[in-house]
Amino acid sequence: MDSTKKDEDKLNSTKCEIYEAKEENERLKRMLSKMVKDYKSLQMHFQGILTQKNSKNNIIATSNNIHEEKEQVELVSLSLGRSSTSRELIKKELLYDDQNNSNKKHNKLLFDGLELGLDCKFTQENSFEELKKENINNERSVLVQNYPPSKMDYCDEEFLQQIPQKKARVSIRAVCGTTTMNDGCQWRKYGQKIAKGNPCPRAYYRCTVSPLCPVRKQVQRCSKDMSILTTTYEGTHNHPLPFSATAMASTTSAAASMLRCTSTSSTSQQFLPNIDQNLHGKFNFTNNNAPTFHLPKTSISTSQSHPTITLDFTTNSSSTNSSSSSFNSYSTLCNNFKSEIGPSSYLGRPCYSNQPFITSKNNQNTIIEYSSGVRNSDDEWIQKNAKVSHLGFDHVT
DNA sequence: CGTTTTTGACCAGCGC
DNA sequence: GCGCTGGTCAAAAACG
Repeated sequence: MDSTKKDEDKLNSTKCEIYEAKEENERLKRMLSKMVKDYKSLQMHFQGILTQKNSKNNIIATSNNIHEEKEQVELVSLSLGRSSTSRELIKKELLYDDQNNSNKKHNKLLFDGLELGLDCKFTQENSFEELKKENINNERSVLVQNYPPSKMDYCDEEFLQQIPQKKARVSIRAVCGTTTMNDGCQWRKYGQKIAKGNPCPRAYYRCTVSPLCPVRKQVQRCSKDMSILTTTYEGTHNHPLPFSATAMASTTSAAASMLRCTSTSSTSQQFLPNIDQNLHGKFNFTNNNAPTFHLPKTSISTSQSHPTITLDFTTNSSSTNSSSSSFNSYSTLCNNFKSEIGPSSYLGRPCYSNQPFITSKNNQNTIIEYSSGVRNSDDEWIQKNAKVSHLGFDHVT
């Protein structure tokens, strides 16, 4: 008798579960159809804006291909390079710049900024070779932008042929007590080398979030100050990133944006407004937590071989300006570092900064320093980081 | 036992 | 062509 009742209960419970599953299924279907509808609506809206923009700017879109390519560029990705897929597109963009004044160029930068995070153009059909090829093209595009405009004949096929296909790099220098910085991504070590001029071994890692991800990073301690860890990122993630990895990715992406927005001869003042707008474009999402991203003055130079931008999060007592720029990626990074380093490491050293400034400039790299207060105790360290964390998501005035 | 790290070998690019 | 250097590969070892 009891067993029959139990069976009935079990049956009822199962029926309930099936019913709930069906309900859930229906709900998900409705959500999906709504999302598809919204997506189509957004797509149409986007097309409309594009058309409007093009007509306003008198840009002649000669074929649907141009639209398609442009759309690809304007899709968002966390990339160290551009999303352009062909040299032809580079030329079109350069022509676009040429035809438009600075205001319109600003618009372009906003679109460039939208490269961050939403590049969905990679499909499962992409072969590794295609991805590699695309990466090379991306990096080449970066290089095209790094060449001084004065020296560039934008339409010169020969010139474009001469541009070396070297990858752009973003280097992060930070005080770190562990072997590698916690940037939120998954990495696998594939090599280690003693590089010339530094007795500390250089470790080579590749991203393992996706088996086809071409992103590499190098980690090496500074020979002069063993507490400083230099992490150099190269390549473009071809997969969605974990939330915890977006800070570093957006930082490197922003740095790469700076890299490509500058030439060896330009000064910070000339291009920073554009970069600032660019970064706003990246971070002004509708999310309540949307951070405001200010990038202070700086200037960039790149080497001819591997264009490298170095973000130096190590300490510097000669802090200039304690003004109120907020640098979300920086602050999030600080929190990441903090979790790795621990508050008691390197007491007495100044903390990470919120205000970058140039400390050195040569043909190879530009060092951008961020500095703020001095860490006097564990408590103060914690307070500062808590503050930084807050600053990361609020506009600071 | 599967995954990650280590480490020597190998390769490509570059300067001489 | 040769040597140096940076970067990658892959087999073996270590690890969980």
